[in-house]
Amino acid sequence: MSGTNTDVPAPLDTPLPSPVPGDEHEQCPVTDVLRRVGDKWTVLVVVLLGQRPHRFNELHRGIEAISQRMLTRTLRGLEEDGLVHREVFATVPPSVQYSLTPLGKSLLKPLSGLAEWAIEHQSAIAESRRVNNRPFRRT
Amino acid sequence: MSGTNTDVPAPLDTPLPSPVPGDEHEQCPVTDVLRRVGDKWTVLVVVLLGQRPHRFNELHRGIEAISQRMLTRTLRGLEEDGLVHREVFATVPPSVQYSLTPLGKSLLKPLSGLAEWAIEHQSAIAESRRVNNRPFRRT
DNA sequence: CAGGATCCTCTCTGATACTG
DNA sequence: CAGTATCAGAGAGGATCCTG
Repeated sequence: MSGTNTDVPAPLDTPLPSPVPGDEHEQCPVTDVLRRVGDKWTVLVVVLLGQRPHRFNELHRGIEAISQRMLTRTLRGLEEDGLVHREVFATVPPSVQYSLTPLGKSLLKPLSGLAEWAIEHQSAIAESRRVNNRPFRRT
Repeated sequence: MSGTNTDVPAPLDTPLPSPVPGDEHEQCPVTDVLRRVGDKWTVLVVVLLGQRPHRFNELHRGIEAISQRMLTRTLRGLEEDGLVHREVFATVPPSVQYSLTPLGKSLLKPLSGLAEWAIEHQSAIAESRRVNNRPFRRT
């Protein structure tokens, strides 16, 4: 930890290769996670499943604007990464329950850190956008 | 994600409206931040600028695979949100220095939380993907 | 040096219709 | 109920050329 900042984050403090090779960036697990949670619906689905398990249409009704297709894709992606568990009950009609795995639950903590930051600084960001979106300034 | 609420210690613990309205999801600051840092280059640029200020071509050379266009767009986006400061020196040839604002530096901490999680669980995720990507299972 | 302007491709997302 | 299949639009990202 060097510099004027008190707490420089540990993983981001490790020196990067210079230049950063293209494939190293592609394979970086941090890049990878960010691209997953950076999509439109993943975090919301994770948060809802963090409260309790949900069935498919329960999630569909619970997220007003999501399309059936995107809900399916989001859940499949999370399932493939081992963050969500999918359990099929052979009832009639069939029912499928989605829940967070322990791995998925563990993601809630760092996610909440980012959420806190976003909420804390949202007004500063909004103000900055407002100021910068003034092409007609007379200096 | 009701980020508009005032005192929220653990944002992800607060109950969500059910159903979550479409526009509330769009305006959610958490969604907003995630979509910014979820793009291809933003985090890497933030981390590099977190080490020290950089000039434009210095960043360009420092990130092997980035195109000039995307570097510009990434920096503009960060600048608009007030995370990056852009300073022009009227030399010949001109030089432009990019650096993190205090707001930008404050993002490094929650980002590092997510980075730690990603690094810690990357093998579990990779293994899960490996297992799930077997379309030809005979049970 | 630090971009802007164009053009092009590919992915993400949504809408709609159909099914075991 | 819990999806799959197909089509279409919007935007991200890249390549190339040009300029103050």
